[in-house]
Formats: sequence, structure tokens, C-alpha cells
Amino acid sequence: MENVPRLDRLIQRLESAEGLDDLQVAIEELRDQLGVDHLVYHWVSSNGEQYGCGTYDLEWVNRYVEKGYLRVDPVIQGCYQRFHPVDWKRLDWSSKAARQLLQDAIKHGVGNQGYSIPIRGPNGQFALFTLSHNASDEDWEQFTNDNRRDLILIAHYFNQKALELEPGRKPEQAQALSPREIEAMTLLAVGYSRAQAADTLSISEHTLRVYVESARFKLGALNTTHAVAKALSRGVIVV
Amino acid sequence: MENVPRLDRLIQRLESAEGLDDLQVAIEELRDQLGVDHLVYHWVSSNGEQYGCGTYDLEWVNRYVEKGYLRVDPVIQGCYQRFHPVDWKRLDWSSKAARQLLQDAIKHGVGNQGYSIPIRGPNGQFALFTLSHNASDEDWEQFTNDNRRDLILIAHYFNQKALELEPGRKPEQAQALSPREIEAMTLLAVGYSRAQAADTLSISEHTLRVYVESARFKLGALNTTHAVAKALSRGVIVV
DNA sequence: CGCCCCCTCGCAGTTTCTGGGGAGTGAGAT
DNA sequence: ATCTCACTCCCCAGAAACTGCGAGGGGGCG
Repeated sequence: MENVPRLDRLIQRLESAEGLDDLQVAIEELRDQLGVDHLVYHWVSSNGEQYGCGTYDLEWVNRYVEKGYLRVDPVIQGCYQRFHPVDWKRLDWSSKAARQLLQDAIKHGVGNQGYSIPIRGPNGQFALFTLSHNASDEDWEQFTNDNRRDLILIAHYFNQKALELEPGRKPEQAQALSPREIEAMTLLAVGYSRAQAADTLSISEHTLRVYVESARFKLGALNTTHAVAKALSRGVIVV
Repeated sequence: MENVPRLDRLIQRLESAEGLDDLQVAIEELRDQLGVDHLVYHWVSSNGEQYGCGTYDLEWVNRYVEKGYLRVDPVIQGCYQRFHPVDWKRLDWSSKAARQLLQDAIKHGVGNQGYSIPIRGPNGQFALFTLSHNASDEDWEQFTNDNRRDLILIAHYFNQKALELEPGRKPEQAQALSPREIEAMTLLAVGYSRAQAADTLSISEHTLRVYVESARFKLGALNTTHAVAKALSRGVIVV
């Protein structure tokens, strides 16, 4: 495993990428240059669709999806709650499902070591930039320490380009909620009933209802719970 | 204006900061070293609370808050929709309130040029790392281009430390949900009614109800919407 | 072998939410 | 100066969710 080579040139390549294919080529080259087993960038969008590119076997990717590993993966859950890159060893693998996932992953060629960088974009976008490799704890620690900053930057530029190139993200640009709508949704998100929320805002329950309906419409949600979930995952409201 | 000096040492200083005061000192030193007029880190939250440190006059900060500029500031709104750092010139200053804000800002010593880096953390955290200065368009463009990568990194480490030090962050690790409970909550979060969700899982509606109640209890939530919101913001479920 | 948790199912009554109407004011934008 | 949009209020009826009662089988762990 070597240090990130020619950071400047790599970032320039990323910036000049014109299609998702270019990102796939870039990630493979970077994998080779770093000398790690796998390098993956993947993005979970709020509507469930996800785009990713990387060097995992297709078989493993499909298996991961089919088995619903997304829901039990400590890497996902851990990164979702963290800001800084995280070594897989520091995550919580105590649950049975998690250990099973890890064994399965190793069996499919994912290394015993991993390092994942969480990245967040507008509208609740969340992506991971992950390295995996077979190495000793010491070597891996050394490697990740040496390259952390460059990897953070690469992940950033990678995500920037993915955001640019990702099709179908404009329609998802929902209308902004009005201040009152945001207040109403926020109160519902922290457990208030409509009556309580209306009382808190000193308006009639009917008025509050109008806000919630309006917000539901703007967010394209099917019901109040859905609307709160969408508002949260897009960062429209914060609890 | 000079290039970012001694990036390594600066990041080390940030990493070893033990209090918010250290961050204030760090930001002032960095400002002096960069030779820009102002450098500000602030954490924007929609409910109004915010923490920040920087070199703006206290008078200006207070005025900004009192006037409710937060709601009309194109810097906030623009960065909220973007991932990459943005030059203030590229934002939309067409609205009357925005131009008024800009004039007011310049009058209070904020430079005519600005550059803001959006940063996002877990649970919808959103912060800005902003430079402002008096300079010509050409000089400013040159400066920001030369320092972009280093500034992104600094902003990242700054935010990491701010997240660590932020007092109001309670771990509050709740009980884990069972697989079935996670499935149930996830379906509700994507807009399914209880009946639909039960149908999807091929169980009776009542059984599904038991899961939801159980999850609500484990999450310490007051109702289903609250439970979904808590599960989402804790990363227990991913939509 | 109990104990605890996970999974599964039923009934009934009460409360809340949803969706369909209509209506008036004020601020900001064209 | 009109016009849009946010904000406020009201009624009604049906659909859905919540509350509280109870019940049994299966699996892991001390």
C-alpha cells in the first residue's frame, strides 16, 4: 500500500470527468495506485435508489442488496452517525447479523480491514467512500493515518462530481417549506400531536392542519409520518 | 493574502483543541496567517440555536441575528443547496432583502469578497466556514483557487472538533430494534399505512402494530411519527 | 428448566388524522 | 397595481391510528 500518488492530477481528472464511466475508471486507477484490494464509492439517496461505483465483485454487490445487509451493516449505521472517517475495527460488530455480514463479506473478497469516509450533500444526500484491504492492524493503521487527509479530499471531489452527474436529482428538488410549515413539521417530529403543536404555535388546530397538508403536498408525501421522514432525511427540518 | 501556511501543524492544533476557546484562538491565528479580513465558522440550525466562532465584530453578529438576516441570506440558502465551496459572487443577490443585507454587511466591515464552505454532519447538522476580504475579483479568484483544497480540509477538521466539543450532544444510546421492528418502521417511514406495511411483510395488521408499539417504547417516542423521526435521526433505519 | 425476548394473532372502544369544501388579510413580487 | 402566496379561521364525514384487554409458540441463555 502506497501513499496517495499525484493528488493534484487525480483531482483534476475527477473535476474533468464527463460521465459516470469516467468515475469508474478513476476509481479503478486509484485502487491500483493505492495498492488496496477494493475501493468503493456509493450513494444512498433518500428515495431508496442508489448509485455506486467501485471494485467489489458484482456477485457480492447483488448479494449485499438481496440479503438486505444495508439494514444491518455497522459500516452504514456507524458512518451515518459520525462525521469523521472511521476504521471498521472501531464499529460495533457485536450483533449476530453484523458478524454474519462480515464473514460473508470476507468470503467474497472484501478485505479484513476497512476504512470508510461518510460524505453528506444537500437534501440529505449521504454517500460513503470506502477502502478495504487485507492487512495487519498495524499496517492498516499506518496506511490510513498517512493518507487520511488526501482521502477526505478525494472523497469530497468524488462526491461533488457524482452530484453533478447524477441524473434525475433535479426533479427531486422539492419546493422549500414556509417557516410556519417548518415549525409545524418540527413539532410533529418531536412527538407533539396536532392539537399540542397548534397550541404551541398559538394557532387553531385547523390552521396547523393546513400547514401539515401543504407540507405533505410539497414534499410529495403520502401521509404525515412520511412527510416528517422526508423532511428529516432532506434536512428540511432538524430535530 | 498568502497560501495556507503549515497545514499539518494547523490541523494538529485543531485536533488537539480541548475547548471552544481553543477554536477561537485557532481561527484568529489562521485569519492572520492567511491575511484575510475575516474568518468565521458557524453552525446553522433551523431552530435558531447556533454556535459559532470567528472574527466578525460582535455588533455585526448581533445585528445579523436581530434583523433575521439568517432567513434571507443568500450565503446560507445557496450553501444549503450546494456541496462545493462557493464564491459569494456566484450567489443570487437579486432579491431586495439580499442586497440590503450585503450593503449592511459591507458597512460593518465584512469584505466585498466572500467564500463559504458548506459542511454537513450527522443528524442534519449544517455549518459554514467562511472567509471574507476586500480584494479585486481577480485576486480573490486566484486566492480561493490556490487554497481551496486546504480550506476544505481545515473546514472539515474544524467541524469535527466543533462536533466533539458541542455540549448539547448526548449519546442517548437506546435499545436496538429487532429486525422485524426495523422493517416495520422503515415501511412506515416510506409512506406505507399500517395495513399496507402489514401486507408487505405478510403479517396481520395487529402484529405489525405490536412491532410499532414495541419500537415506539424502545425509542422512547410519544407516537408513531415521533418514533420514525427518532429512528431516522439516530440512523436506526435508513430510508 | 425457567426466564426473557421475538414472532404471531384477535376484539372493541376512543381519539386522531385525512380530504373535501369555503373565506378573509397582508406582504412581497411583477 | 394587480397578483400570488403565506397565514389565519371554520364545518363535516369517513378512514386510520391509538389504547387496552388477552393468548400462544419458538429460541437463546443462565
